[in-house]
Amino acid sequence: MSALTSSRTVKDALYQQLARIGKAVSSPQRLALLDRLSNGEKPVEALAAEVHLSVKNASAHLRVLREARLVEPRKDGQYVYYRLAEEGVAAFFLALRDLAERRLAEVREVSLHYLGGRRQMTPVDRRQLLARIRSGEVTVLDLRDKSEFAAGHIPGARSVPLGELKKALRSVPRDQEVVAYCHGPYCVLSLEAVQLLTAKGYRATRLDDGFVEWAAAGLPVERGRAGARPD
Amino acid sequence: MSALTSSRTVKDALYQQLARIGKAVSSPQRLALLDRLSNGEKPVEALAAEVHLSVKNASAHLRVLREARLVEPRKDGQYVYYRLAEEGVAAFFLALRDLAERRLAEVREVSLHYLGGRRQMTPVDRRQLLARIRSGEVTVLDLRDKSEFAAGHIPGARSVPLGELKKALRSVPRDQEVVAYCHGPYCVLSLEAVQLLTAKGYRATRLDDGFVEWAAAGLPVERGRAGARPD
DNA sequence: GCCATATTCTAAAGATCAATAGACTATTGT
DNA sequence: ACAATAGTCTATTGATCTTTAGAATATGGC
Repeated sequence: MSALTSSRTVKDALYQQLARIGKAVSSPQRLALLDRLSNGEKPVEALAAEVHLSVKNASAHLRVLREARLVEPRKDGQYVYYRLAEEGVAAFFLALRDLAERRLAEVREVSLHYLGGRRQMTPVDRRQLLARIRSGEVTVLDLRDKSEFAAGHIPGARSVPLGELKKALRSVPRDQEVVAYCHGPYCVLSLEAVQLLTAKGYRATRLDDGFVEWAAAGLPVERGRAGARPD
Repeated sequence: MSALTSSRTVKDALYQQLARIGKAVSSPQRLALLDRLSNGEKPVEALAAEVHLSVKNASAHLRVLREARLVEPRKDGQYVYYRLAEEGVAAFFLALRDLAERRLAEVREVSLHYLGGRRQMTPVDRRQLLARIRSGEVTVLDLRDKSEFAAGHIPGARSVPLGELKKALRSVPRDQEVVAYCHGPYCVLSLEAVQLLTAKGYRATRLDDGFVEWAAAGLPVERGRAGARPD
């Protein structure tokens, strides 16, 4: 019996620990932060701007995430860069999102009506795309900003932040299929790009998932280049 | 631009929905309930007793879980039985637990010191065990209560609630290896059983994970028999 | 050393959540 | 129809969380 006398209190303690992570992902703001951090390390100020929070508030939320050990800060000069504590955190975020998508009608509606329906790109499709990229059949555009591209992108993709798309168009071969992607399925940058591209007469499609899902699926990732901050 | 004007509000709504599930798993009590429900459908009163809550309080927490669509009630006579809304909920719970185990030192300590260390039973080990069960090499004891056994158990296992272990011992062949299991890695029923069995001279080990992990791994599950409530 | 910048820490307001008690509903047995 | 049982719903209190403001800390440029 020795080990078992305090069984209940130990178990309660365990649930309390699990709840630490639960609490961390129980706030829309913190989920938004995690989502952004899935695309790579960022300084507090940038994060705050991206999720429309005051720096103070963002800092407070980041503290909660830090205390749950989901993110880690790295101080560089006068800036503090936050990043996910491990790959598994992004995977967990995706697991949460997938569960929500299956369980909550409200989430399904976002994906169906707002984004015009996800076409369920299967792992096979992704590998197929990868093969076609390698053979040079398609042009792949990464719509995220350059620092995110530098932190990791689909091999062979070209960094074209949305603002630069019009200028970049002249160097995109008109006879090739174009695939645009950004952060994830709910990111609209690639949607806008596809709208513009098709209006200009391109055969353009959108990668239903984004870079985060690509990386989480274990597909190859290329780093650096094009706006990379040299260490 | 049409679809994109309300991009921010839609995205905020999305995070808010994800947070619904986050909130549901942000309370130790609700996590305890989910853990218990991973072992099968149960009436409110039984759940309340198992997690040491008043029925009223348990009912309130179940309501939150219901609103997050993680559990579903089924009314049968004067009892209300709750169950997980889908397999994926148990999988998500396990994902949360695994993440916590990797990220939070406090959880690792529970598993290391309190339970004497998890020996990391790999998928292969589980399949090996399954083969050995089938060949009749080992006796497998399910320490959970009979209704949980009825809701699903490892094929070939024998239902032996802890209280009945002493009586059951006489029909357990002394020359065979015995493997005991219960709900999951933090369940101590199987620990107690192993202590008793080794004290009596058996070669007894504990399945590091429990039934929930077994089922989540996609291994075969047997249902009914031995204490099953006939429909 | 001094000022500006980036971020965290501390404190305090309002908002939200957990737990309990009492009223209410639905079902079973008599 | 009546009482007993199982569970939910409503309201209340105390606790916890979010947000903002102000003070404090650390870094880099002058």
